[in-house]
Amino acid sequence: MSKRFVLDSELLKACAHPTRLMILNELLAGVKCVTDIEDLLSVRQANISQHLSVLRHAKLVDFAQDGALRCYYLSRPKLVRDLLRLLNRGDPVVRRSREQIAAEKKRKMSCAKV
Amino acid sequence: MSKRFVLDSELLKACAHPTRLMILNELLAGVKCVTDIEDLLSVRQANISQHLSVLRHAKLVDFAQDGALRCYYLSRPKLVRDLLRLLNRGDPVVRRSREQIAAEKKRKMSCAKV
DNA sequence: ATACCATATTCACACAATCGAATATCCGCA
DNA sequence: TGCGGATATTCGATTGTGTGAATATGGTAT
Repeated sequence: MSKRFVLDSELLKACAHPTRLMILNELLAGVKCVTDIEDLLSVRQANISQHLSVLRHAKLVDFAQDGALRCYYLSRPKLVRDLLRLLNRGDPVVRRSREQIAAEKKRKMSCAKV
Repeated sequence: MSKRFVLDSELLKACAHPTRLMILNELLAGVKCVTDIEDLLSVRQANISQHLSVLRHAKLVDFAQDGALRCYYLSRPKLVRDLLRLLNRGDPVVRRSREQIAAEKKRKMSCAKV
């Protein structure tokens, strides 16, 4: 029901594609037009355009028209920067034992946090 | 071709669903079993299980068996915490003019950063 | 106008994701 | 052993996503 998570998931969905992540990563380094990206990623032009359209709808990128070129840039550069950093932080995967869990549950209980 | 972005996009895809975001958010507050989540989110049990399975494959959650119950917890709590924070930071959407872009491009050129 | 470059859109198809319903499995207990 | 509660899996229908090919649009220069 809560609209917050719906919007958040839409943003994540827009990022959740290898090509789109690569585009965001390239734009992080600076403004680029479609052919620049095409060369950098060796992905067909039409496909780049399609992905840029997804990113645009998610308000992650925008462009400034410069003659026949469209110079794409990040609409929320800090968000993108921090997201990419987060993904590369390499957080360790922890496993917790039955006992730890039980202990934590007891603690919560005594705090009346339910 | 770079595998990094493939893996990253898989992680994001696993998060990119409202129900799954809500589950992660609940688990951030503490360990929960399936029926707990079912009650909190008013989503059917089978569906919760399906989403938990997705999150498990993405190594975002795991569980400790406690009798008939499965106590789910976050496998990478800091990652999840920071991701949810990031999404709620409310980064402003900036628009940049043709002139700004042109100026930036010129700067890059002179720095030979291409 | 025309020709050319850069970019976007449409279409068609394959493939993946979502969800409910039904069913299966696992566990503790009588 | 059999029952009941908790959780998982399978199946089928629907919907959504990704992509190439073809085509369209918009700009610039001649």
